Amino acid sequence: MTDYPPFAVTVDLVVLTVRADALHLLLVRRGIPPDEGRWALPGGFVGIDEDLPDAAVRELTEETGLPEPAGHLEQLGTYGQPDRDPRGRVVTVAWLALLPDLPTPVAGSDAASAEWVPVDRLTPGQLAFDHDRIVADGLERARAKLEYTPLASAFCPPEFTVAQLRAVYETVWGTRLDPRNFHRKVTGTPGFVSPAGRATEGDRGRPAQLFRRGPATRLHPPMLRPEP
Amino acid sequence: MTDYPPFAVTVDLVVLTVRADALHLLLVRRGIPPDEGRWALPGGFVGIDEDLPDAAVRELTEETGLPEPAGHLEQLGTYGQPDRDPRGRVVTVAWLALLPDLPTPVAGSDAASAEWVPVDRLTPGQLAFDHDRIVADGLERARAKLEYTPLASAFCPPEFTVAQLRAVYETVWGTRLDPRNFHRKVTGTPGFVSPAGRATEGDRGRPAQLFRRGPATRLHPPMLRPEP
DNA sequence: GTGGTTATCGTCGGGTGGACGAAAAAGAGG
DNA sequence: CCTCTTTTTCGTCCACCCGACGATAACCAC
Repeated sequence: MTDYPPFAVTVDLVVLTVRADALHLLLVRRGIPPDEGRWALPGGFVGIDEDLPDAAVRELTEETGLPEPAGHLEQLGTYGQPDRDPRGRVVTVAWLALLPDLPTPVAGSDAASAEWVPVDRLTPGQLAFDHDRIVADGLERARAKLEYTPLASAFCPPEFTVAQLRAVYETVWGTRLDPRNFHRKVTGTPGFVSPAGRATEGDRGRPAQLFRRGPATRLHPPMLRPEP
Repeated sequence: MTDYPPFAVTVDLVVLTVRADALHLLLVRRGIPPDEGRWALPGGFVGIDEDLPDAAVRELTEETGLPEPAGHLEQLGTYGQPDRDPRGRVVTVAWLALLPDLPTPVAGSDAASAEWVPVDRLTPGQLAFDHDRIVADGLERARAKLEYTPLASAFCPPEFTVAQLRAVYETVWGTRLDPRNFHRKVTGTPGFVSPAGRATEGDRGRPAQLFRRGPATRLHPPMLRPEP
């Protein structure tokens, strides 16, 4: 092994959630050089005996203070341009996490602070390293996956209403969907959601049925994004 | 950098093509330990100043003898279990390549031989390292991408007929498609294919119009896989 | 009760896709 | 030249899905 080029390997996390009818991204303000003080994705180095998914989960819980989530975590892609990190040759494995709305995370070890930032507040060049592109790829992946997978429920608590699910689609896609057609589509797609048997109480309007995530892993037919 | 765990980074390639009405995978027989003599994916170490896509293209041309392809190359995923390589901590970035049918590749530098193997001839445990899983992920990615992207044309030469394109779908999906409905769907989806103006000669049956890849990057609506 | 709000069910029409018929355009063989 | 076969391409029919929208149900505030 000593004759092969040595790399450093990190994990970086694109953590998305829906709060207050806006899509939010979890960012940390870097507490150490390089790019000290700038916003960046939460992440860190992978241990020499650590599996990649374990490293992603560890960084998610450790650096952001979030508990082990009931959401969704998948590999997004790997970024390794030779000059992407001034410290040397660092290859980062990016992960995409979709989480239900949770309390504001606390600051972790080497992050000065961690905050939810609305994604439409982001401007190009604002993030450290090549994190702009990683975020753009993560957003596109999330928007595309809502079409043909039931992953929108990953943004919701364990029990949710059809209206909450619809709000997820409307927020992530930035469009408006007809409540009646959406209700028909969701309840008519086998395995998308399964009834919890209970209903909401205390809200305005007619109480809504509660649902849990269904067993389906893909949507047939897919939920097509409207094209204006 | 010296205080961060040192990794080796490799690229591995899942190269698929359609020949003789069967989906084929490009494999090399390893010429050096570990797993000497076993089948494996083509690939190799990434240079310390080399970008990841460059390394993938280099391995594809260098180790397999294939010319710079007109097909499609995309990142598949990164695999880094601590014990996946007995030489030490090796993280591999896997790539998926879809190529038109080409002559049998010649053996390259550290590969004893390179051959096209029909994917339905593969048995679990046949490949070195964790390449079984990488191949499974690549096949699933390819099958899914045919649904909502025009990538089936990556398996075809620059000019192709609707029937050739249909054969790609039938081979990759393992299903039969109605020629008339397929023709209507392909020619009716904007940007999927654009007419080349010429037609085939000398084959059996009525000559077929030749097409080139269209400008579309996604299919709207998608080409849905029939459900048995 | 009255009005407002939200959830859920129905209805209608255009468009899409699957199942198939039929015509067009070539070669093969007499 | 004529017929048969093969393959491509165009058309038709019909069920189903989806977008647009009306109508009803079931709660809260007052």
